[in-house]
Amino acid sequence: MLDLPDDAVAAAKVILGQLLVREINDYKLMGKIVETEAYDQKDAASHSYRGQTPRTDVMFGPPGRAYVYFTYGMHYCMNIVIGKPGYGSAVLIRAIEPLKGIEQMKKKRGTDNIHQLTNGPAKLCQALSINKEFNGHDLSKLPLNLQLGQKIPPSQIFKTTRIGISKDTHRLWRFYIKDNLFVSKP
DNA sequence: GGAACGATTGAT
DNA sequence: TCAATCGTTCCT
Repeated sequence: MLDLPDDAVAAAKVILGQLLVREINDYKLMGKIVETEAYDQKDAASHSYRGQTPRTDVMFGPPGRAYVYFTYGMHYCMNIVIGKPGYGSAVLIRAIEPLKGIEQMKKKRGTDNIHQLTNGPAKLCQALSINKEFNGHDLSKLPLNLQLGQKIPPSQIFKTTRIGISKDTHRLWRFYIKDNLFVSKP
């Protein structure tokens, strides 16, 4: 497992460039994380803002687990839990660059356009078959594993406001790799 | 028990 | 620009 900072904003930058590996039966899918967002319990846009609830339980647990939630009645999104137990913060994975298992991802997504496979938080969950079963899963192990990739130099990291939120919209807590073609909204 | 809303996506 | 679609949370 990677050594991640306790602070979600710092972690969101470190997580860029790392690898997400999904093993399904006899094959593996892999992608490089190219876009993240930070969420913290002091931040009104975060699910953890209103305290620990059945849904957000995992966010307040040990770091390095997956926090997977269901939204809009049809989509899953995946986070990496950050910080010490008892503190509710996480990093949302918004986009990955497909590296292995691209044909299987195309099948799962129902498109042949490689740029449409994983350029959004719910899209990448569909491409990697990540669902509620992975909520609380320890990401140091397969079948869903966060592995060491490359460190992205600060000069290559862009930051903007987060996407799709209605509160605390001013925070520049969205990060992505400059010029990467698999980011959701460059 | 009821209602509003959502860390999205894809079609129009 | 807008509908799809349902679990979570909060209110009565």
